[in-house]
Amino acid sequence: MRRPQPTLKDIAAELNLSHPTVSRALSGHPSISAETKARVREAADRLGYVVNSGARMLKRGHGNVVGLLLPDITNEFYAAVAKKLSDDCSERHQQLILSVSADDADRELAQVRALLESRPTAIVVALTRKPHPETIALLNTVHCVQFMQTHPVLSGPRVTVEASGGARLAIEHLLSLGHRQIGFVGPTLDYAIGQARMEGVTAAMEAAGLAVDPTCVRLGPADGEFAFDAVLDLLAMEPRPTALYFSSAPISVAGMRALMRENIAIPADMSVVVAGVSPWYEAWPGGLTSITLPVRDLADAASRYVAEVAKGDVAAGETMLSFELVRRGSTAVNP
Amino acid sequence: MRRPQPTLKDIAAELNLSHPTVSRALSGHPSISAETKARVREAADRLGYVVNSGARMLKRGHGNVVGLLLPDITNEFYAAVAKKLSDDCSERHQQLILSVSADDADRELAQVRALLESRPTAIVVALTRKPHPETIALLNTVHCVQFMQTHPVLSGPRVTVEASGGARLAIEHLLSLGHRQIGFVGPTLDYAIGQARMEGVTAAMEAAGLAVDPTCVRLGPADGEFAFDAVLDLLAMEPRPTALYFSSAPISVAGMRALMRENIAIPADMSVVVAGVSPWYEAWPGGLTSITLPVRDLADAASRYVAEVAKGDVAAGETMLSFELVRRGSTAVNP
DNA sequence: GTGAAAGCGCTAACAT
DNA sequence: ATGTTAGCGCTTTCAC
Repeated sequence: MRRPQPTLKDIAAELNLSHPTVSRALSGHPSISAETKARVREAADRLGYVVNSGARMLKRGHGNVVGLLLPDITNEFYAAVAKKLSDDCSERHQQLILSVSADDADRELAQVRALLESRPTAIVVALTRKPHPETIALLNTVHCVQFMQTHPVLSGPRVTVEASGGARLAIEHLLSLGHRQIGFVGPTLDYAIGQARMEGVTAAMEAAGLAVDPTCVRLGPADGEFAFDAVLDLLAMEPRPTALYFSSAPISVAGMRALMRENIAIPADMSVVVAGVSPWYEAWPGGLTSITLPVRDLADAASRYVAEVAKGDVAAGETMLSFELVRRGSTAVNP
Repeated sequence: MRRPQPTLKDIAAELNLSHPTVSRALSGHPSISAETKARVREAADRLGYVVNSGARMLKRGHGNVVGLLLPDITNEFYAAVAKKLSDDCSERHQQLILSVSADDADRELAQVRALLESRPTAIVVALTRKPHPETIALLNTVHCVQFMQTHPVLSGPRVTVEASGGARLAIEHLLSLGHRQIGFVGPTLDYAIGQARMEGVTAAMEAAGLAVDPTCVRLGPADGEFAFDAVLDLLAMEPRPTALYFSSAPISVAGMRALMRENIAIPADMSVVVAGVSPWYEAWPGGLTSITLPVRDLADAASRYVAEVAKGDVAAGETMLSFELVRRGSTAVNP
């Protein structure tokens, strides 16, 4: 093992052919006799021949690779996107290179640079909140699909969600159930998406003729751990909110942990709207009412743009989808 | 945009240098004057130069890539592994190619073949239950880290878990609480890991002088959906089991859904041990007692082997870790 | 300190 | 139907 992989020349030598003939035989070129093709195929399999993608790329002028740059593969939402992209790539016989930015602009730049080394046919990127200008400049040199977050100076197709819509949906739902004092726990405003959600909350409240009570709003970093203390804090208020909206998946986990530790009955003592796509929302006793992204549709849209680029078309356009409210058992009428 | 990326020659022409000089300047070769290095660096940044990995690979004889082949990136366990590997790769300035086998041997073979095209420094692979012999033959031509599942004919380091241990842990725990009729829902036996779990169950029961009741055992495919019906089935038994052990994460979700739909009180009417690493286990009302893998340690071990290979060492050895039982509120004494 | 030349493995154009 | 040749972009001798 670990001896250098055989090359076309090795196969050619084995069969007393020239390496271009072997190349043509393996790629099914019409002007090669069926018998030669068979002999070549056999020898290739026997020697364990696998084409060298570097050499092929050099010749072709571009790689056969799709880049995917995400903030966090551990997030079930992004994992679902990676799965879809991986499936579609392997159908097109392409490779998927996965990079994780961890929501860090420096690392994002390094990853983009590294991705470009493979001359990808396309890059799908969920940008960080404040990308370096150089990151954008580099991305503008390739076919790039912007996912979730967009950047004004970056060209190419975009797949986004109507960002303030999820928050509005959640708040409207809770208002319609008669809740007036609603706690909101979400990501800090320097995330583009955090800002939009806050706007959604404000819009929904104002539409009902109500003002947002700033003491009911708790914001924190993306990992969501702050939500545990934030919820304990909200529970200690006098009077305490009758409903909560957790606006990201990690925040939802940490928030629910706090509610459970305090033995809050749901929805009797507290109505809760969570966010994200976990299969556990349906398994939860009574179910958890959730704001979910149309994961599948978003992933499909991104993948479709990638496929267009791979076919050689110029992909362009913007796909904007909407959040959905899935009503389950964690929200009830305010008594 | 989308014009061909600049090459070393382009930079060389721009500065009236030869392209080897530019190459040396960019890679910090000592015999290049500091001034030239600065000029080259500036021009490279200005033109947006990014090295062509294909050409580099051709010259070097091998790629700068790590392959990762998993059954399902959506599984939180595997996602955590991917995250760790991605982090470590980017520290070593390597790329991570993600492939998903979907537990399908044909697709696995195709993915391995595709991965080898990039001449990876190493491949981390969680094999399917019955890999094709050709898959193993191909993997034996590269440095390969076997993850979770192992294959007798495949050489190289292995990272596994003491496979029957999780099941034994779960059953022993339930037995110690006085349960005698224990339902077991797990993956079919043609998964190596399914078989080991069944053995663990049997061993634990026999150690207590009990026999496994085959009517309490339900096995099915990895996606776990069968567990919903399986649990409804178990609930209909006369007498009904007093405790359940779900031996994979997807099975746990589907199983819990069934229990919730039937309004089974946990742990009053039924003790439950789930499997996997979801953050939701701790948030669940009362908490869910779970059998968890030492995800972090497993990922670290795999990544360490990859790093050794990347450094040029011959990685070898076997790391075997143990399941852990995390006692939470879903298991109680049998009344 | 820098240039010239060769070659990695592959494919496409041209020759036989 | 098959062989010859050239060149993709890069690194690495070797020469100056």
